[in-house]
Amino acid sequence: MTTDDGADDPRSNQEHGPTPPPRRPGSRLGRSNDPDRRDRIIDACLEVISQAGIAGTSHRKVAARADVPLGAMTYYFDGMDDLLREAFTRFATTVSDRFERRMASVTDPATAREAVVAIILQDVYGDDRDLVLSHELYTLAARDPSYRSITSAWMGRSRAALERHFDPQTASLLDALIEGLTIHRALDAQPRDSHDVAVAVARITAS
Amino acid sequence: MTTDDGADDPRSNQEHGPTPPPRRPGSRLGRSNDPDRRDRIIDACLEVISQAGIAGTSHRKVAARADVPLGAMTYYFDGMDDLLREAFTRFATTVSDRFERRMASVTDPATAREAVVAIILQDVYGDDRDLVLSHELYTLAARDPSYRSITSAWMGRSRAALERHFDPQTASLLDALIEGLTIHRALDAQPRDSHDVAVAVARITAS
DNA sequence: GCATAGTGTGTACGATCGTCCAACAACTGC
DNA sequence: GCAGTTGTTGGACGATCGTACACACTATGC
Repeated sequence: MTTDDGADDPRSNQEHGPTPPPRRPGSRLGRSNDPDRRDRIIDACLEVISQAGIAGTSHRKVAARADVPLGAMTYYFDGMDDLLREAFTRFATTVSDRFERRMASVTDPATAREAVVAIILQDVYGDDRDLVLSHELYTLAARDPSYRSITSAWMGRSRAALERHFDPQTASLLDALIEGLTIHRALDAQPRDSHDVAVAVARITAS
Repeated sequence: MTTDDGADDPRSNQEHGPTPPPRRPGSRLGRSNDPDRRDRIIDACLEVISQAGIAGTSHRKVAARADVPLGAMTYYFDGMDDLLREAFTRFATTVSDRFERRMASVTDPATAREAVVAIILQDVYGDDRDLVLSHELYTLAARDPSYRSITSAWMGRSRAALERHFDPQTASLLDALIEGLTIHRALDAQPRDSHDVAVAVARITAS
C-alpha cells in the first residue's frame, strides 16, 4: 500500500494519468487515497460553524468548503451529530493544548502572576473565530449533557494548567474569571481595558 | 423567567368575560379577539429555543407550541429573524428586571456582600432554561453584532444594579465573575459548591 | 340590510435539508 | 488479462423549512 501521491497537493488530481478521459476538473474519481480528507472536513466544519452558526451549518456547506463531494460527508462520518462532535472535540483539544503550552512556558514563580495576566489577555482579546466556536460549544453543552464530556475535559485541563502556579481553589476561580471576562469583552459594546484584567487577576489570586 | 407555567395549558387564562374588548370608535385598529396572541408566540418561541436550540427552532414548532396557525407567524412577525430578536429582547429584559429588583432589595450596606452572594447563588444555580437561553443569545451576539445591543443593554443594567453597592470597577469585575461561575457550573461535570462562590466574591470585592 | 376594511388562516410553492445507495474508479490477487 | 475488493461519488428520495397569498371572517360605517 504505497501511497505516493499523498504528499502533493490533493486538489491537482490525475495529472500523470496515461488515459485522459474527459472528466470534470473538480471531481475526484475513484480511490484517491487522500488521508487529509477527514481532517479537512473537520476543519471546514469548524469554519462553517464559526461563520454561519450551527443553525446555518449543513452537510452541503461543509462539503463545499472542504472541496469534497456531498457523499463524502456520510462516508466519513455517521451523520451530522458525529461530525459536530468530532469537530468540537478537535477544537477543545486544540485550545487546551495551546493553553497548556503557554502555561508551561511560565517558569519563574516570582513573575507568575504577571505572566498569567499576559496570557489571559491573549485569550480575552483573542480572535473572534475561537470565541464564536466556544460559545457554540457552550450552547450545545448547556442543552445537551452528552456534549458536557468535551467541555468538562476542556475545563479540567485549563484548571490543571493553572494549578501549576496557583492552589486549586484559586485556579478554579481564576478559570471562571477568565471565562467571564472573555464573554464580557465579546458581547459588550464598550471594551474592557487591560488594566481591569490585571486588577481582577490580582484580587482573585490574593491570599 | 416564566416559572409559573409549563406551557402545558396555554389558553386557560384568557376569555375572562363575555364582553368583547371595548375599542374606541375612531380607532383604526380593528378587533383582535386575542391580544395575548403575540405574547404567547414570543413565549412559545423562547420555550422551543430552550429545548431544541436555535438550530431546531422553526415557525411550525413555535406555532404548534403557541397553539396558533402557521400563518400567524408571518402575520405577527416580519420573518424568523424578527421573531428571534423580539424573543431575546424580552428574555434579556425579564432577566434584567429580576436582577435589578433583587439588587434593589438589598438595603443594608453592612451586609451587602453576603446578600449579593446569596443572589449570585440563585443565578449560578438557577434553572437550566434561563441558562440555555442565555447561551443561545450569547452565541448569536458573538457572531452577529446586530444582536449586541441586546446583550450590551443587559450587561449595562447588570453593572448598574451592582453599582448600587460597589464601585464601578468592582461591579464590572463582579459581573464578569458571575458570568464565569455560572458557565462553569453549567458546563462542568463536577458542580461548584457555594463556599467557592463566597470566596470568589470576597476576593473580587476586597479593596 | 349592504359595503368596506382590517384581522386572521389554510395551503401551496420553491428551496434546502440529511441520508441513502447503486454505480463507478482504482487497486489487489490471480 | 480477469475477477474481486475497497474507496468514492453523483443523484435521488422524502422530510422539513420560510414565506407568500388568496380567501374567510367579523366589526364598523352607512
